[in-house]
Amino acid sequence: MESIGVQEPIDHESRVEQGDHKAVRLWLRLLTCTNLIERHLRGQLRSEFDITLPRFDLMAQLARESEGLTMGDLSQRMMVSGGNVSGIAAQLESEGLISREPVQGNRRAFCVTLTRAGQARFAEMAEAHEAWVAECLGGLSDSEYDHLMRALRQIKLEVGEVER
Amino acid sequence: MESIGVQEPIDHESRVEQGDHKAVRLWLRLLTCTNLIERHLRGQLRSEFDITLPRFDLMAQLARESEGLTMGDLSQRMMVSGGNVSGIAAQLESEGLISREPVQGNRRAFCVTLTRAGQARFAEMAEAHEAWVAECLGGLSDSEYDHLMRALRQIKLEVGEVER
DNA sequence: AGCAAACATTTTATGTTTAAAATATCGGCT
DNA sequence: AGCCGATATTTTAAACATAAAATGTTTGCT
Repeated sequence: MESIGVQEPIDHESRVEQGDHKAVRLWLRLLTCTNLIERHLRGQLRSEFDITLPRFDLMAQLARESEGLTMGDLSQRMMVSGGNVSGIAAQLESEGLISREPVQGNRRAFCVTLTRAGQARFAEMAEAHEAWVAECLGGLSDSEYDHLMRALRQIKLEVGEVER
Repeated sequence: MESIGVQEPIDHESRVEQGDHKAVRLWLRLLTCTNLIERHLRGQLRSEFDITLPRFDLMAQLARESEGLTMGDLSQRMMVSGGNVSGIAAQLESEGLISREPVQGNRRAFCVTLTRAGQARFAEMAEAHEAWVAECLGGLSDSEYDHLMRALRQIKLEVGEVER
């Protein structure tokens, strides 16, 4: 017996069966799309810039806030745990891309900013990143784009309701 | 200084600035939605059934194939590495939820199936899982649902193109 | 038969991610 | 001043994930 089941390329949502309900089918398709794009971006970042997605994401947050952000801010915005931010920031700091300085008036917190080298590095990466995303999502018409944005906003709100 | 930057709840896409282009904004919103739902499901599975999402996912694959699947099939369908499947399957096996039996005619492969206990356990979980997903995504109208499914399919195809 | 290439899986080393515990600081209250 | 609950961060332990090497099996070729 070679293999049990089908042998074509397979992903989360193409295995769904009749019995599954609409919401689950939509969820699996959403998950597949996001995973595919994330995987693509992750691979490009590694091969072109030798950086991981989380590190890029952390730098992207800082690039938007020239005043800097605390570790807690970063954790919130990146939607990952604080311990995770600790590790990622430690690496970026050792590479000289970010700096963590004490905040005067609050000795618990650090103010994290991009170093000059970090700013320059991020500028390069951001340009390439935007092009990669456009490759994946640029084929949608304006109306499809608007529709998607609206639907996803609604979903986001609904999940927010459920969580509380 | 309490916190640098704003203090409302924040996620990937609400921090996007004017300068960012459409595709990036859509990507961040997509990512946010998927992360929120995934996080919700992960938390529910842990608190209600004391199981992780990868383990649930593996069981879900098996539930769809009563004949069983090989380790390689599982790796393909779950879109994760073979080594990863080995670890997850080892845990589920030790909990008695799946069994791995040799395939007659091919001594390299294993045929992995849900045990009777695994089937019963999965049935419970699947029902709850579907309800959780419906809570998150059930608020869409039929036309919104169709539109989303279509748009996501197109995106999936486009990413596939880019990858090759 | 004998050998090489492909296959199916596991092991190993490394790194990511989370939840929870630990550490340290802050702020308000008595 | 002293204490307590909240805040900010780091550390720890366990689960997850990947790539690459190792193991054993199969298949096809000569």
